[in-house]
Amino acid sequence: MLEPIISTVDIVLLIIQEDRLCVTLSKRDKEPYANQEALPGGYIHAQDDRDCLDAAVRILQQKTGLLPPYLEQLKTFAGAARDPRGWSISVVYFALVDADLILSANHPGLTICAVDALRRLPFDHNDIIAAAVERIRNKSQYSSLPCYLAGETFSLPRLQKMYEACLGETLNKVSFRRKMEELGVLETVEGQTETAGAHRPAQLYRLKSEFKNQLKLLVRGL
Amino acid sequence: MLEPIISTVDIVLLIIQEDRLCVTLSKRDKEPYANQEALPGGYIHAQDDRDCLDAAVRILQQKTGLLPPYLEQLKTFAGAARDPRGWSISVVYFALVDADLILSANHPGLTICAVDALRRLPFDHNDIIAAAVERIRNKSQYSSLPCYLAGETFSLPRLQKMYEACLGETLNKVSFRRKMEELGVLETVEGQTETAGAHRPAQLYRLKSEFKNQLKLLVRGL
DNA sequence: TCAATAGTGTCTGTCAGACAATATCGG
DNA sequence: CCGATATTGTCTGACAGACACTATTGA
Repeated sequence: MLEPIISTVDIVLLIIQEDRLCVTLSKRDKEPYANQEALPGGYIHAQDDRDCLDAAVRILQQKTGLLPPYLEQLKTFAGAARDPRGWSISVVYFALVDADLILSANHPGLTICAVDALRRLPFDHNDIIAAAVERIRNKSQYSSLPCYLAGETFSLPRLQKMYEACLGETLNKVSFRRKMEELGVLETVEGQTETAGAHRPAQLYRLKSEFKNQLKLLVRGL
Repeated sequence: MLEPIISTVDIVLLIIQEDRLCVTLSKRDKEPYANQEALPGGYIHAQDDRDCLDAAVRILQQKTGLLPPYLEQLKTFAGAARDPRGWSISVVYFALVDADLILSANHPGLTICAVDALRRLPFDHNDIIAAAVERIRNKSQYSSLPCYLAGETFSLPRLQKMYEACLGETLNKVSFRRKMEELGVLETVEGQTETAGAHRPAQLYRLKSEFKNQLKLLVRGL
């Protein structure tokens, strides 16, 4: 007969804080690795969850109290060595959200850590986060993905900072604006500007409603 | 307690035949859907397989008799509705291989079908194949992926046909050659040419050994 | 010599990035 | 008015695609 296999969902919830890409960690309440910080995750409940995305949404709600505007399956990590309890499968999702939403929700047990300053985490969670960072880096080059990190409304300079934090490099301002225009996922919030000091205020934008849950791709990257 | 979850690996083995993207199907030897054609797949053996990739290689060997030069995790399909036996997880890999290798191996129970002419398949295998096709289309735009469909040595015109079949569109010959040069994954097989009729023979190329198992990406796509 | 495909050289419109000018705020 | 950042206009080098020319084979 087949051995039972532990089936879980883990989530890499990414945000931008102080222009750096950060991951949200949750204090584990059970063994193994109780009280240590790790990716939010949990068992798949075959009775309750219709599919993996269902499970991801449920777990995200339980562990962070919010439902991010972007959620996508990343990759599945499985094997005999990654969990001390034995052979396990973890279907990993990655989620993006505006950092302010996490801070204002103030859910207990959460910590935020820059992805390039992580300590050693339980299981293979360092590998998982590395895979998520690679994915977001890739997709940020040719899609509207980082828009989900910027909140409901945002200025183009702020959005450019999101892209730059994802990509880990500065971008040409003129090209960036041209590309955002080309993407066509943004609309201006008429009459709304962002004042941030002794200088000209920036026009605010938001995602067009038809792109609220749909990535748009560029023919040629940024 | 947690319900047991069926854990399997399925494989989308893609080839190019007559300039069309095709998938390799295997006749199922067990219920459910016994004797029907479906994606080659099987249970994860927690005792034998160290991880999912291990399981994929084993299953591919059992069902097709070969080890393709390219194998990558595609996505995980899971849920209550996809398998009549109940909640199941299928970690899906996609593989690429030269069509001639499949034909010469002549493994029993295999059939080849163009991806745009598939009948209704068991489980959610139509969805899975659609996801694989989308992935290969995407990656073919900016990587050396289709090289794995062309065999050990091949001419540039033949490789261009591989790219065109993957992308579903014809490409500019001059640009294609420039891009292959830019990719830098190919080397000429000195003195070897491909004669294919009453015209100038084509120079043969092969993947440089350092790229035998590693994709190379273009800064800007084709 | 012809038909057919391989392979190469050149031109041109398009586009990314550089540069710079203008706009609008607080002080 | 000044410093600072937003926003827009223009120029230029690089490159993708179009076109056309040369190369090499079988018949």
